[in-house]
Amino acid sequence: MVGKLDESLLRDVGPFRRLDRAQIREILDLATPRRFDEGATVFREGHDADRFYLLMDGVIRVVRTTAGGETVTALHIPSGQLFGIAQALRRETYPATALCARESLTLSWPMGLWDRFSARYDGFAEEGYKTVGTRVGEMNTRIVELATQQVEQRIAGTLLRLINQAGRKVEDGIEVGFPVTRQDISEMAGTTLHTVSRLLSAWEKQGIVSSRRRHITVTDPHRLVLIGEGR
Amino acid sequence: MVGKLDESLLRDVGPFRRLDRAQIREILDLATPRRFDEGATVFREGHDADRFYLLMDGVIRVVRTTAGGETVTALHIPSGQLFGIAQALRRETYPATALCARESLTLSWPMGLWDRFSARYDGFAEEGYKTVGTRVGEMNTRIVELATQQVEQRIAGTLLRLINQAGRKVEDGIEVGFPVTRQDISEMAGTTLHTVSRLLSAWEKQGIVSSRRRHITVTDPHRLVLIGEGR
DNA sequence: CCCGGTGTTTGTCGAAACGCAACAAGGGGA
DNA sequence: TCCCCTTGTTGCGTTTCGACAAACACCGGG
Repeated sequence: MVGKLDESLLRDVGPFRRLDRAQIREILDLATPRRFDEGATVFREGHDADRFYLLMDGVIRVVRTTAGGETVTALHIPSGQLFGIAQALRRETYPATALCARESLTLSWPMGLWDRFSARYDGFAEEGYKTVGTRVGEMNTRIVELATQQVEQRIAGTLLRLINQAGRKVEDGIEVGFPVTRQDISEMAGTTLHTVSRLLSAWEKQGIVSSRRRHITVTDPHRLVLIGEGR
Repeated sequence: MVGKLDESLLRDVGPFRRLDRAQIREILDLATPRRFDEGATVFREGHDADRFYLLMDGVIRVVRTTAGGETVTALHIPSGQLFGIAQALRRETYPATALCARESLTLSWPMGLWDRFSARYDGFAEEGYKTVGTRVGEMNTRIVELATQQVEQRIAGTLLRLINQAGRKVEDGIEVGFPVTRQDISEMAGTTLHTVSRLLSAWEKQGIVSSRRRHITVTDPHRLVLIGEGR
């Protein structure tokens, strides 16, 4: 097992921001840290929701799988956020599967502590619900996009969301901060990797994006916004 | 203004089930009852979330409107449920618009009372969060459907959901319990009214559904389930 | 260095679904 | 009763996408 975790780890993380040193100490002493490889599964859809997590570093991809075996990516979670907080909505099982889009570090606690943390620590429940609220908003937006927009607009929207959530400024634009394949993007936009590939090729010719294997850089975000709005 | 509301109104309604007579009395005395015509707006997307509601009777349709003016129906709310509970997720504005799919009766309270109710009344917050949890689950399902299924399957799924949530047993099957147009269904399934019309005509010929103007009856739900699964 | 697996590109083809348009059928109000 | 407006139907042309297929690029391991 690991030695004592340092209190500075949680000092600037949303749900714990209002707590004092001693409280953070208590919380850390109850936490289980863990490292996950890229592609590893943190928890699975339908399984008993026995723990909740805080993402310290990395990116989590939340996916659902259909009866037919197809995969749909619901959202990505950046570091510093809680996830797997089924208990907040009084669910007994996880509603989706959480994968690591790249190597990730988590802290986790038994779900039984959720209500205790909520009662004892100022701002903890508050932050948790805000997180849920934000995600519900995002889901809503996705529904509207899927229902009304064409594939081209949806892919543009998907790329923009990716660089917003996990973008890294690089020399010629903004790069998505974790490895993404065409397949991944197709699962986010609800289309096929073929269509994504074609479209990215076209955009690359127009100088809107540039991509290497598993890496995508948006060089002209403004154009992408226009495309997303339907020209 | 209306006279005193009767306590039996809330006795069997989810969020208040665990309360005693006196508590229900307190809550009712703070409530504002209101009747809405079919098609009336209860609250609008983006407006200040100043009240939360309980649907006593009727059906609420939750919709979002795109920049381009298209409408997408997110879900329907049956009577007995809380809605407009933005405060539970610490939102300051309503995330969507609530319309009445038919004549409806609501009680409502100032949003400021949400936290007071949560603290004071056993099971109130619990029920609220469960409701949110259920709706999040439904939204997730819709995302998966929109992303992976074809129009035919989505329309089948939409119809099944409608009769589950607001179905009324009639002589030759199960009827949707409020007026629905082809346009409405297209907004739920993310397609056009033309496609819906064609499909319903075809299904009517096959004896799966029967419809009159603004009324739809499913006569063979099992067949519809098969279609929804892709045959 | 070669080899296999994974990820990507590109082309062709056809079906699904949409837009347009014209028309039919009810229903409610004057 | 008549008229108008909303709702529903249907045919046709067009576009968009997905299915299939073949080949190539990149990467790590033996």
